[in-house]
Amino acid sequence: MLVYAKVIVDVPTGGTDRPFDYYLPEALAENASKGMRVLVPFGQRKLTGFIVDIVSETKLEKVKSVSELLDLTPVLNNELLRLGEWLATETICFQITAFQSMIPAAMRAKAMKKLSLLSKREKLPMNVQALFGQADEVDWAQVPADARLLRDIRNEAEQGHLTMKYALKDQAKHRKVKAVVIQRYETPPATEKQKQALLFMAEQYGEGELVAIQILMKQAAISRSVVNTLIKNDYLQEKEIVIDRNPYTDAEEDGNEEKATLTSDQTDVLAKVKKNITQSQATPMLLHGVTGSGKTEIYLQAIDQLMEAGKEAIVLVPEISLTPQMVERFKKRFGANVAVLHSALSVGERFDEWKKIQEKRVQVAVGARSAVFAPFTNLGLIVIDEEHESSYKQEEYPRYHAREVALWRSRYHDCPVVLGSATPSMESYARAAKGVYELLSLPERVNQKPLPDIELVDMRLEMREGNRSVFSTSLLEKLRDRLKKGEQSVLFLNRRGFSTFVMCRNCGYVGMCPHCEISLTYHQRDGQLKCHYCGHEERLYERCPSCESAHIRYFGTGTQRVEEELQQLLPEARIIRMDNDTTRKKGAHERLLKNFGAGEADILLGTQMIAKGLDFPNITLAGILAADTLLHLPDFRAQERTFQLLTQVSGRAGRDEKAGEVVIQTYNPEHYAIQLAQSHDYLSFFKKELGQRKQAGYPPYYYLTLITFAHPNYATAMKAGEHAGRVLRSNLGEDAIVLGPTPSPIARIKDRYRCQCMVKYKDEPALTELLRELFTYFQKEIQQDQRFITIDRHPNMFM
DNA sequence: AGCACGCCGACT
DNA sequence: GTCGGCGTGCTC
Repeated sequence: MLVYAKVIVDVPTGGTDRPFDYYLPEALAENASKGMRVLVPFGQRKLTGFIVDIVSETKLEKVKSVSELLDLTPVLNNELLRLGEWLATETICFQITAFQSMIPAAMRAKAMKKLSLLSKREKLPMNVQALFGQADEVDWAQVPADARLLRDIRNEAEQGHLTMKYALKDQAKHRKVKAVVIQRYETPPATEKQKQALLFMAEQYGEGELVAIQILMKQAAISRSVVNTLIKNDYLQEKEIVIDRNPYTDAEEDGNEEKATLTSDQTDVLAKVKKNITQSQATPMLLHGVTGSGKTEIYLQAIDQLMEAGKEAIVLVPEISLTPQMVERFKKRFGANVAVLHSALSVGERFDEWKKIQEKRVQVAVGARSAVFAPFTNLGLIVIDEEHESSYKQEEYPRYHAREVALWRSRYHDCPVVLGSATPSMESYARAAKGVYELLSLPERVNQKPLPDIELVDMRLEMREGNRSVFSTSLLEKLRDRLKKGEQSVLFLNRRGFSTFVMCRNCGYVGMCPHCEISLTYHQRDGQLKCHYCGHEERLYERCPSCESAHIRYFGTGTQRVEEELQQLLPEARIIRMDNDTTRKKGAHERLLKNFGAGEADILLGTQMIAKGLDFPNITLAGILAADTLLHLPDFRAQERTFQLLTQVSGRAGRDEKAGEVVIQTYNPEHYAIQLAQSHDYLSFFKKELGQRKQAGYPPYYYLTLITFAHPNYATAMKAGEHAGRVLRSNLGEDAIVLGPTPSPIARIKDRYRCQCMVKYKDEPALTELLRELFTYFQKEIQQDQRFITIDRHPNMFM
């Protein structure tokens, strides 16, 4: 008899990062299985947890019982349980953290404590009575931590007047709507309207069929009060039904879109992908195709075929290119057979989409990073589009890279992975060059059009000629030309390295965050200075806090300021600005793009978010206002990122019949990343950059691991770093290089000093275990995201 | 993480 | 003498 459940409880600390044994009462044992969430007693509390195993015996003398099963079917199947284990091991995090990140937020239920009244409230002391007011239950989190009150509560509980109840935190799950069903229709109702409504119900839906009231009202053109009367007089019965939220109501879901005719290059590539799918080869393939070469069409057709064979597919897309356009394309092709998962959806919407996958109502999942955990059981293909994108790496625990998870799942399912990009990451292209990945390429655009001409504008010369504007003469002239012809332009401004800080022109004082080693950013919208790391805010001072001069100036170029300048230079231009400010509201991103697509504006000005995915035929000019901003960041990937970005933005122009043109403004026109982007020469860039990486000892020649220590006391952080450095140096092989500890680039965040060690290595099988030991050793305070030690394997960011 | 247990300083 | 500070250690 299998009567004991091994449970990982929802306590993310070192001491509890292992299974705990619980007895499964008979009533539960029958329905319990691995991967289900449960409610269990743990110390004085009740917690949620995951059953990771069910066994017949336990070594413990006394065990507590599982209180409740929270699922009817497991939320984590066997594959995902194993994947979670692997994830925790590889990324050095807790099991529970790995599991939680694999399921939708709506299912990450926390047990909530509620204080509940058992006897007449008059019997209670006044302070406790005041706490309850008119209610019978009080949320424990709302109870103030007043010693006297807490003592009184405990007293009353001992006397049986109060008790603690555990409820699951109310999470938006299924969406329920009111619906009606015919109850009787022999005796005709009183009014004409009611007769009409009932007749409509009977004819359209018949007996026993539930119809949402909203829908009935619309279809039968009757008001709510008619329905209410019918319900009141027992003609109709009111019930609740569960429906899917449909976040993409605009998308047509006909699922009949014609397949595009493929070029011969595309046909070849598709054949290779199909071959690996049908032969169940867990081969990673790198699809290197220039912008506009029709990579998506290949994914679509490959998926078409595997769906017929009853298999399933995951398509990962970077968050910012998961635009309605992109989603619509999949919906048009596969109709209701697609689930879409991304962060703009509400918690409830995501849950619905996830449920579609789990219940096998769809065969395709399209989504951002976390969609790689889609609970399919018969995967035939995983696609990672724009595989070089840094957003595939999660920047919090578990710090996984979706590419590595995809490769793990591909080996589990014996299915191929396709990594697609116009500018593959150095790591991936190097693997393809070595034959670890199968290299596929699409060197030409589908429309046979050449890639757009790119003009480099040397901003130093502009400056020398007296042009102090953000816009070069040439770019401005081209913008005017497009305006005249009624064609559209996109302008790209990279905000990174461009934060608008405030400086006193008299004494040079710069507003800094009092808690972080970083300058404050000026937000024009509300006139506040804000810290981007800890959220600290203060009002913009009228006089310099240091010298009391009134000569305060904002430096840097925000999109707002560029917009203002552009509007002055081109008063007749209709401009749409897209940045964090204008797209914060739900659906705003969508709406702005739609307006631009409909020709309601001439110029689209934006940040990162416009670099990809937009595919409008009338765009004939793309401008990059400052190509160098990325180039000089203290990051070994700066050149790679610059090349990628320039190539992506250039790809926005001339995707249709009209030829496209690109202007890149730069202070470093001779830099190889910029030169080679101009000549559309990925391969030369790859070779040149590879040499640089080899020389400096960076990926793909070395793997990296970054260990950060953060503590209110600088010396404590440094001491920990030194200890870690010693341990690593004495335990790793000769090839490994351990750097540091050195103060982190941002030396203080939220009043905690930060220092870091960097490990560069080639082959260190023991490193994972060593890191785990360090992690456990330094496992101290964790408050929110503030941990003493943070280990980031294969880091993307070094701040 | 919580929560209890436990061992020292300042109050009814 | 007690209350209550928060260091330590455990939770099946």
